Amino acid sequence: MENKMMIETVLNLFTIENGIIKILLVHRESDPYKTYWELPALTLNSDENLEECTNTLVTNIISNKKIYVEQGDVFSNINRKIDERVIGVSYLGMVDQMSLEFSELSKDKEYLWFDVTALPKLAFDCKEIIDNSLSKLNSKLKNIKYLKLFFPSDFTIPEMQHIYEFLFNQKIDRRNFRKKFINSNILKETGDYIKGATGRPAKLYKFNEDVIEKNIF
Amino acid sequence: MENKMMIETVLNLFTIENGIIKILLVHRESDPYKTYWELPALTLNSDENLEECTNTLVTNIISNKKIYVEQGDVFSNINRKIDERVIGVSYLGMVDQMSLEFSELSKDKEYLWFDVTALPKLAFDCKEIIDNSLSKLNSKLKNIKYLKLFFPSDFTIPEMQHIYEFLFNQKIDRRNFRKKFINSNILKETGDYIKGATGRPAKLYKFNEDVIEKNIF
DNA sequence: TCAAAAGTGTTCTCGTTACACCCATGT
DNA sequence: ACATGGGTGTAACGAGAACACTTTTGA
Repeated sequence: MENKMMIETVLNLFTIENGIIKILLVHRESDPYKTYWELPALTLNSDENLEECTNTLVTNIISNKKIYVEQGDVFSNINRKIDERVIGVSYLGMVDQMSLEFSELSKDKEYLWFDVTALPKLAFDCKEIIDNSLSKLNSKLKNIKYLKLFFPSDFTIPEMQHIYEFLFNQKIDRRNFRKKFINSNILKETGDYIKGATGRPAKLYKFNEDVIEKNIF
Repeated sequence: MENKMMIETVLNLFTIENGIIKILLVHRESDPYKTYWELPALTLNSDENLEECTNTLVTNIISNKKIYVEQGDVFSNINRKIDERVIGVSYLGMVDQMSLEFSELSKDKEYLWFDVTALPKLAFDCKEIIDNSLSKLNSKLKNIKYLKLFFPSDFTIPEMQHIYEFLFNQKIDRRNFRKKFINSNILKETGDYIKGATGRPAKLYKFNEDVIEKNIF
């Protein structure tokens, strides 16, 4: 039985709040890496596949009926968990802020959203896994299908622009961004305006129902 | 030890011959699926990571010093191997026809290249894995970096065009294809012409040394 | 001399970029 | 009234699409 080993799903759950990409981390309360932060993970059981396992992991944390999850890469270095051999399969999840709700079970541990540009001390190989999933997320976000997951309704165009400026790491001309975004025929005005911010209030939009896969940028 | 299980790397080794994408399969000589074809696979040992395991698998088959390999998806359905639980991690490999050489070890089994549009009877979940890796390959091939792996030297532009016509499943205008390909500044004429074919002989090209990552199409 | 495939240029269209001024709100 | 950020139009440019005839070889 030398060649049997443990496998875990490792969840990279992303959300976007005020144009900032955030990832969910959990606080470690025991050694090794006590007080460090890590990605939520769950060991695969023999009576389930990885998708089922990931689904359990997600619903243990948040109570949303259905969130979008997609497989990432596998991390199999011998010492990635220090004292035990565990193969980690990375999963990328995407939730919107509006419908997000933590479950009862999640109260046992301390969960927190972190700005991906300002991460805390990370346990094990979590830094490597996050870097990897972030770069996957970046390319996915060019597609409306994924963008929609984060914005079910009521976003502003400047908010979108901030996200793309972060993704490409460069300023974008406001007029050109607007034109491209609106001309894509993927948006509907809601008729409302955002409030509470300084300056002229921005129009609120939502995505058309029927738009599925389409690359913008 | 309920939750420990076997893991294997599953190799999707691709090559391109005469503008046709081919994958390497091995003939099964025992039940289940006796006489069916399958993807080469190797069980992960406790003293190695998946990359090392895949590397062993590759060198058991072909004797090329270094071929390019990249991780694909994980297949974890409970019954994918019928009578035992094995998690399969798919790897994509790319070799060119010119430098390809089978190793001594490979003589034990029957290996064959199959046109991906004309696959034989496949064992286990190999069909699913191949479909998956093919779709990954398709999007990768738009990038010169990957295309170069298949064509170290001496290819013709019509040959490339056939590949893209297959990838996009549509005819491309010869003049426009040529223009785009040549204007990309990624090619050098070798000065030779292909021979033995019917019609006017096509010029042979190779890629510039320095071109690394660039999307064409 | 015929069949088969390769090579070649121009025009039109449409998306991308560059760029400067006015508008609505809170303080 | 002023500071802050949002909203708008136009002209120049460049990449992509459409399109037909000539050239080189083998049979």
